[in-house]
Amino acid sequence: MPELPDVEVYRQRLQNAARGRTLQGARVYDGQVLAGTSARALDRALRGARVAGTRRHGKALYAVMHRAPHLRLHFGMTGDLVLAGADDRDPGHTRVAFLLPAGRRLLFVDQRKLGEVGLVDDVDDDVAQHDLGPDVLDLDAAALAALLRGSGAGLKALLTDQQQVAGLGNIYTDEVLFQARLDPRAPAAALSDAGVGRLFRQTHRVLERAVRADADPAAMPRGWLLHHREDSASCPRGNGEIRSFSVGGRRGYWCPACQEGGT
DNA sequence: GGCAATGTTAGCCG
DNA sequence: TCGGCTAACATTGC
Repeated sequence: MPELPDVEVYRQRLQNAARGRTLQGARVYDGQVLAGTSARALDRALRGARVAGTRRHGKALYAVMHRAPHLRLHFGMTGDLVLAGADDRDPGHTRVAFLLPAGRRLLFVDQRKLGEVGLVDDVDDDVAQHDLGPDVLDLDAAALAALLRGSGAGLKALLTDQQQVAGLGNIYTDEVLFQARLDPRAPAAALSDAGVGRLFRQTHRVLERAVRADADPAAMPRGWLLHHREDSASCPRGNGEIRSFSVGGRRGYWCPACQEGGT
């Protein structure tokens, strides 16, 4: 699940559960998700550290502690962050537990173990080190236009490149381009002013609506493409058939009738 | 058994 | 250097 809306929901969960609280430590059940740290070092760094706040940049989530190091979470393809009470049993695939006061725990759950848990000295430095572009919701319309016009890549390839803009993944990029009636394969630089305007508005509309839906697709509007990600499914607008294509090894879905040639 | 799955990244090619 | 593609990572489910 973890694209921007999912990670934003995890951030809110982290914020509500942990902000202002002092962690009691961390239990690591599967060290494979640790990045650049050890179970021992993680536990030692977090025990007695107070959570001052939270930050999200693209798909990366940070717990900002009252002093360095801070906690960095990345959720890969299947990561989740779950709040558990003292008596709750761990869900399957729980890899790390962050211990809160009163026996509560925040659980880093990750079936496929492509996620990462690590420590960073400085959040901005970490964002820079991963070469992340600006968070997609922090871009204003002019900056988005400049990014598009300066790129030689296709629209979808550009929007999913975290080094260009951070936060959009496979599913929501397809959704935004469908809502904005833009061809995923069109060169980004070819977008008209009107196309840039639609892309900007739909990016915000889709992502903000998805966050309000708690990143739960079942709670998102019927008219959204994400309910129709299947070859020859019917277009939610009734315009024709959904078709799939491949970009950078990922499967994308679009409605040629709505999006073809739309720039 | 085969194939694809919300992400990232290294390596190859033109 | 850039953009595109593939494979690999690890695991599950259709």
